[in-house]
Amino acid sequence: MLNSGINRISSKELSERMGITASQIRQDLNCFGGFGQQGYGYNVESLYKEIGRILGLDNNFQTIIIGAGNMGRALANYKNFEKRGFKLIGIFDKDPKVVGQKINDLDVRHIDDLQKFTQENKVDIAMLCVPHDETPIVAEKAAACGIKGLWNFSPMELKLSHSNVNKNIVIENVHLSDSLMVLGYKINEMMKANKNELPR
Amino acid sequence: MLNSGINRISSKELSERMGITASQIRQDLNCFGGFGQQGYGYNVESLYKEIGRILGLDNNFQTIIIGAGNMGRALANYKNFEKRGFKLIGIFDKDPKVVGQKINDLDVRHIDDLQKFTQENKVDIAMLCVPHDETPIVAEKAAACGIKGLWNFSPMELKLSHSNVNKNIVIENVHLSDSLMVLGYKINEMMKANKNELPR
DNA sequence: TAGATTGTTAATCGATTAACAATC
DNA sequence: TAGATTGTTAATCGATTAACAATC
Repeated sequence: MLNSGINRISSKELSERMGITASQIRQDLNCFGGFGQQGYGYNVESLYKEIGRILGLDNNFQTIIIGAGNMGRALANYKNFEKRGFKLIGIFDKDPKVVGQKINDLDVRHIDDLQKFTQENKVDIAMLCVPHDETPIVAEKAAACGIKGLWNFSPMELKLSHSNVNKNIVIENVHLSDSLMVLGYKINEMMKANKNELPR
Repeated sequence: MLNSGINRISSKELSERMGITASQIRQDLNCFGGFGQQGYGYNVESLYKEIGRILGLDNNFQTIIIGAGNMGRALANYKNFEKRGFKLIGIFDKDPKVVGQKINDLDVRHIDDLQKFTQENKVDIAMLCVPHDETPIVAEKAAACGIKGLWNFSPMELKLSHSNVNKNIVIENVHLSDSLMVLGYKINEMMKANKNELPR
């Protein structure tokens, strides 16, 4: 809306765009503050800023990627993250053939240099893109370095060992398989509703 | 559990592993059928099969990837999908430098060959890994070819044009930025709770 | 001032949890 | 038969929606 030059919106209009009720928009926003104005609605720019503040996007989180395979590279090239306040400052891998390569102006470092790197640089978030079976070990390492958030891409619910549970660390799991299975389920439901089986 | 040789589990044990109540497990499963047995619990193998059936994993969905960039390649190398009943049978791109390359035993085809390909092969799902601005066009193309599900990786809520809305097609959006912002939010909350600001 | 739209309270709805009879 | 645990009904809780006074 900002880009389209819309500078004012009511909860009613927003509800139509978002497919939820106006009540819910007002109710939810009011959990964080009174961002609107009676008789006017919401100012798009200020609402945008407030939501950014709620999400903490003004924190400028410093992030690293661990695992420079295809997924790691894909994330490194995602332009959107920086726009949202997540700055990529390092990429790590254990493969000597990959270490030293340049990805997006960043040298791939050896995973053994992680501790030194985190001592010299503030690292908030590690994006874990290593193979399935290496994830728990790498996660423990990252936790030991004082990283505050782990973004896990391996198809497992990542949990930390007891010694690290008390450390202040947040884990967000991205379960791609789950999402794909949901798609499969919905396709099924659709086919059933249409009474034509999957033609197989 | 299957792999660990556990062949029987009660809703209580499951609830402890999953961090939800036993009531909810029984309630939810019973939406789909009575898979347990009084006094015994659930047979792990049969429960696994039943859940697979609910999700439609026995459908063996045929999938293609559109966009052979880093994300497309990452997905092509994900071993887990096949295990869950999603078979990758084609990869498409529009870049002549990429078309013809081999990824995981599959030749990258030109996007212009999509229609012909879908006529000759049953394609259920297209994974969309093309840049942001190309996604809507590619999605329309895929929809026109009779593909039943779109798995969208670009950072936008994908919607189809009116002509395709009535076509039977399901869209599942993977919003990686959203997930990352949730992680950022949680880190924030944690820091606030600990009363130490993000040290920046 | 009149109209619009918020913030907020009250009513409704749905989802989670608790309880227990049925039954393996 | 006794013990365990389900399937299912009833009670509770929380989230969504509706309504409206406050106010820009």
